[in-house]
Amino acid sequence: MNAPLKPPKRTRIQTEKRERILEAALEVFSTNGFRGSTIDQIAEAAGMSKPNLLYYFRSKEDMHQTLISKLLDTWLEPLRELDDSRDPLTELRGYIRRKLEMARDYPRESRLFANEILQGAPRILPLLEGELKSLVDEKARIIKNWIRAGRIAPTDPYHLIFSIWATTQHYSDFDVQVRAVLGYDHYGEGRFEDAARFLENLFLDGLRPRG
Amino acid sequence: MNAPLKPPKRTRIQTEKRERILEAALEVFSTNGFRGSTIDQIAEAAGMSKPNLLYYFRSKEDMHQTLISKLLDTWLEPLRELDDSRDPLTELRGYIRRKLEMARDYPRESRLFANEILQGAPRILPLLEGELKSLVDEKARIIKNWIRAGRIAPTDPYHLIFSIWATTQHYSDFDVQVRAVLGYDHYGEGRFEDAARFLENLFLDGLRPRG
DNA sequence: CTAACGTTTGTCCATTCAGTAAAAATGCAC
DNA sequence: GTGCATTTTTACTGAATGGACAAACGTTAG
Repeated sequence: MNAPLKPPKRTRIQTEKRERILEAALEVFSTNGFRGSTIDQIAEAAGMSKPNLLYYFRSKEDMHQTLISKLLDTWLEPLRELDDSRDPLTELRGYIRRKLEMARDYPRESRLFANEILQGAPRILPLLEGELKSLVDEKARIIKNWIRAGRIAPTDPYHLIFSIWATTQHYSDFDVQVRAVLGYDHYGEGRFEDAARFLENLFLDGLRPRG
Repeated sequence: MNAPLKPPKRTRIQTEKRERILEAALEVFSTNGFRGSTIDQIAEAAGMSKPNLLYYFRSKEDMHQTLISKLLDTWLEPLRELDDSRDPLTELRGYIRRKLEMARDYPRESRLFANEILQGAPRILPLLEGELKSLVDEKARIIKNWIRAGRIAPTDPYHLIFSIWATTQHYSDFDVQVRAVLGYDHYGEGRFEDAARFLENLFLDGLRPRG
């Protein structure tokens, strides 16, 4: 089941070069979007000439496709870890934290993904309807069971997941806006801890003062 | 204080045509991003020739700039309405609902904005650092007062506002993903009501079961 | 009618950009 | 080394696109 199609059989050099190119492509695509990026930019960022780059990747599309495919797997990992058998609130808190850590550690991936969805997900709609939907369905079932058992408050599991995605990815996708509003002085290393504390609080207890 | 600079002194026809162009430009820019859109596309959508369009707008930049400027005002209106003097929870619930309604009624504007921020806000960073920051600072002060008075639970007002932005705009910006995950059968007219109910619940009470 | 003005169109140009072709250089097995 | 495969460079093509411009068209005031 592991990589069922074409074992590309690459030399060490090819693997390394492809890696370097993808790294550069991620940088460029995530800041300029697909149409806003040029092969020349990517080539420059990867430290090689455009035709040389095109020796390793057939086309611009090809690079983008490769990036997106690799991305989705990493992206869903935190959700996959959501575990039936442990304490619900701890599990959800853990999920939020892992997702926020991804936003912190992989902001370029997040923006690449956001760009793709914003444009209507032309290249990954099938993946969203298939793999993504299945996973979310599965985890939603888990959450529903928690609710039925009275272990978390009744709520819509799908929208819950959406809101976790939205709030955490906001810190990578809208980073510029966050920084502008918080002001560049207050915006040190502690900001992700602040966000984490806030989100944990919000999702667990909400705004209404607890009796 | 109304339109302090250059009264453009336009004929009725000019106003109408410019309106028609901006409408078309919004449609095109919001689906393809700035670089992904061509003047020809916009001209076609507006039902006129490219040179004709360029008679009304100096350049592609010009159209984009005009759209973005108009946008921010509308965009901040819901937050402006947040009122010191009324019940905090009602006020915040009202803000969430208004913001969600904007996401429903102006998805193209939302995506245009998201695109701009994603690319690093090259054209509106000053506005974010100025107008936006001031407004948020002002409203954050109100929220802090509510907290001090014990009328809402202690939390970070800035991150609270961010999370309201994130969750509501998610339904316009990531609409494709939301639809793909919910499945197209369950995805009828009621979805915005579902989202509204969920968010209200989340922000007010969180997930922990109330005693 | 006609001069003046605002509007529209057809045509053109320069640039950018994805992708190709083929030669040149490099590495590598023997 | 010699011959073969891989990699890199130089030079180019063709399409897309933003924008310029002048001529043509229409409308209206006198």
